[in-house]
Amino acid sequence: MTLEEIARLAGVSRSTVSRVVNGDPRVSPAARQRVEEVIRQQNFHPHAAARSLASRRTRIVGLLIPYAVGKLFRDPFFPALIEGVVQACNEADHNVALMMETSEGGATSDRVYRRVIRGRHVDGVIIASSVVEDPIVARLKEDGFPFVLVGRHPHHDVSFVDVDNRGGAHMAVTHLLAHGRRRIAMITGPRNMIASIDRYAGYVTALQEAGHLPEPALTVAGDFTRRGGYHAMQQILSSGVELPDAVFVASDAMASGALQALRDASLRVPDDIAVIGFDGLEETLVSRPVLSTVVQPIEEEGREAVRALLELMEHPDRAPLQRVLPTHLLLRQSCGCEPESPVHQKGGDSLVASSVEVATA
Amino acid sequence: MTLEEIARLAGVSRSTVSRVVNGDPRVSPAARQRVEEVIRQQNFHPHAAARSLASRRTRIVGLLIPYAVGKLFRDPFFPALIEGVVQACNEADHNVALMMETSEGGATSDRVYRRVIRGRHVDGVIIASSVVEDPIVARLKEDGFPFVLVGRHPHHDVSFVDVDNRGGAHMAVTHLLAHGRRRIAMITGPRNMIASIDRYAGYVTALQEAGHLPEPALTVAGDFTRRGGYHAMQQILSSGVELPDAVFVASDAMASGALQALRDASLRVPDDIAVIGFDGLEETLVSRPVLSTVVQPIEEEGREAVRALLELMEHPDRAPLQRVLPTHLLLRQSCGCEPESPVHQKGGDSLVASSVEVATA
DNA sequence: GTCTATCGTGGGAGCGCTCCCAAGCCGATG
DNA sequence: CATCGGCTTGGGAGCGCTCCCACGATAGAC
Repeated sequence: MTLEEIARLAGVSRSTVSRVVNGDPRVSPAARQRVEEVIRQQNFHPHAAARSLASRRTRIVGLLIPYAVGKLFRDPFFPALIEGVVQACNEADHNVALMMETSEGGATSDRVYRRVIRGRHVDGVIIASSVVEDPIVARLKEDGFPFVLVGRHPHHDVSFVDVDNRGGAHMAVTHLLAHGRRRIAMITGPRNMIASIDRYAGYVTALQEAGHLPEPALTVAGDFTRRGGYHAMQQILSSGVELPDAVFVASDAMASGALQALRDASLRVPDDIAVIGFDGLEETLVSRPVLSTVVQPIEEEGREAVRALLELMEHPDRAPLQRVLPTHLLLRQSCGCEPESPVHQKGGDSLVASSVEVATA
Repeated sequence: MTLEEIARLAGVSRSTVSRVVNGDPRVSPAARQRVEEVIRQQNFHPHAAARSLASRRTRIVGLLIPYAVGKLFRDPFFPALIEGVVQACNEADHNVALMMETSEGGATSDRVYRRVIRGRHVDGVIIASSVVEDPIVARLKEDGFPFVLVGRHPHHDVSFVDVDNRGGAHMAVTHLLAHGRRRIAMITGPRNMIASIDRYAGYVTALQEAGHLPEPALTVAGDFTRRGGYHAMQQILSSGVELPDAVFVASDAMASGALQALRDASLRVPDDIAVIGFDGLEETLVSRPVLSTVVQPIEEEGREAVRALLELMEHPDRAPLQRVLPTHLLLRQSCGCEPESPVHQKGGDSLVASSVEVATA
């Protein structure tokens, strides 16, 4: 079943059918109706490859998970991002191609790059949180290929969508300070990811504004996993210096591990140590005590990345689009802003307690 | 840069270049070398759409997340499955298109179906855990479109890859019985998912083989989320009947919620109640006590699904391929088979304790 | 030395669309 | 009544490949 076939059945030309299919207004109502009728009854849909070949656009958006990031792929961050991306693509009648570098080094990466980018398989690419030194950014820029980063890039002037990591971290630490916490530790993410760097910067700034200096022994890098958070917390506890009375953790998964480490060390949260995480993913918020956290709009980030990319694909020469989404503070038990949830509350939901939200810029 | 261009530069015909690109042996070594050289220095890659149009194959595999399943998409199950699928596709030089029905009802679903399947956008589809009554299965079968289910289907004779849900559940419950547990509860998944049904069947069979009858008040359906597991456990505890001394939970996420509910109810695990989960995902295994669980090879399931699909795409008329992968029991603290992990163990990793594995058929 | 198989190669046809240009038709205009 | 512009329509050309067939060269068989 082809365009030509439909045209024959509707008694019009191939061109007219093409116009109907593509929503071209230059078709008489009568012809349009006839064609639409035939299309419906034949259950016709134009052939994607033929369309792509002739129009030089595939209507496919690539979603690239760099190898360095793939190790974190089990984190619920990615499903959330994917949902946002797919949703926006569906709305725009585009498809999503998932590109993952499944092995270390240039081999797979190069193969995927050639097949997908150079083979014009996709019209544009969204890169899920690249690491700072990832060569793909420079390569895409050089090739003049439309792309959008999820997470800003420090060295290149490129399009990106990011959340206000620095502001969110600043907010969290300022909140802890305002509640009388004085020795605030931080568990950061991997040092080569810009989100880690920005969250750390927010932490440092907040401390400095309050006249404190960050203490080296109180800052430990994790790897964004729960296990990493556990070990980082252990490291802080066993560092020999005076124990902190609060810890800001760069991801909820790590915060969850940190809570575990504190429990294992018989420290009470929030009484002995207050904890604030980062992410706001519902999955990782079910803890005892319920985690206070900086919420970032991940799905919205995915949607926004698609919007930016579509815009970029439409106007390849336009200046880079850069969008930073706000974060907000969700204050619950682990920072002491909300009472412990009652146990066996009749009809209530004590797994995720209601929460005090603090909206921000 | 086209085939023709490369041909001109290499002093051969378009056909010869095509043969080289596609690994056709009917090319002289001299010509092949010359062409490969030109391709390399021009960084050429054939145009995907042109290729697809002429060859009538896209080399794209669709990965469909049905709407009913999408609500569970945040579960680490899906990243694991995706990783397996993408890995196998990369190896076979295929691409992955992610299809999600992002809204309820036929609208999006139909739109995606038409665009992707009827538009011949993909050569075949992998369906991630459909629900029993999903009409997509019958539709694909009717259209004669190659597809593989992740999770078997009870009504249709179709290709699928599944894990031995029933056997795994049977193993877990038999283990609990062997350790003297007598009142064994079960938290199942949604009743319209075949994995739930099979795991429940294994539970019932194991009980019956030991001369027990499943007690209705001790079986509660969850929704595969942590919160669902929490509520299900609460429901069992407050049902008024004699408390169980063990509970088999159909997913690790739910088991994690169940542990929380038990803790809130001041019940000790495993002393008062033993718990065994299902999944074996590392992320959800970090709990106190560390969860015993039935491990299913999710990534392998994804890889296997791709292999089956490629086979099916190669031979469209062949009989359905059905493959069931084995599960195994991972015995740790929550069923009492492993001591509580020591706290602040020097150099050790007490977040995920070492474990006793029981390999099975 | 002729006949036939084998191998490497080239080029035509065509995949199913989109894009562009030209042609036909209409009512409005001077 | 001839002219003009807007609207609708049709068809040619071509997107960059693959597939098939045919051609010439080489080599082996008789």
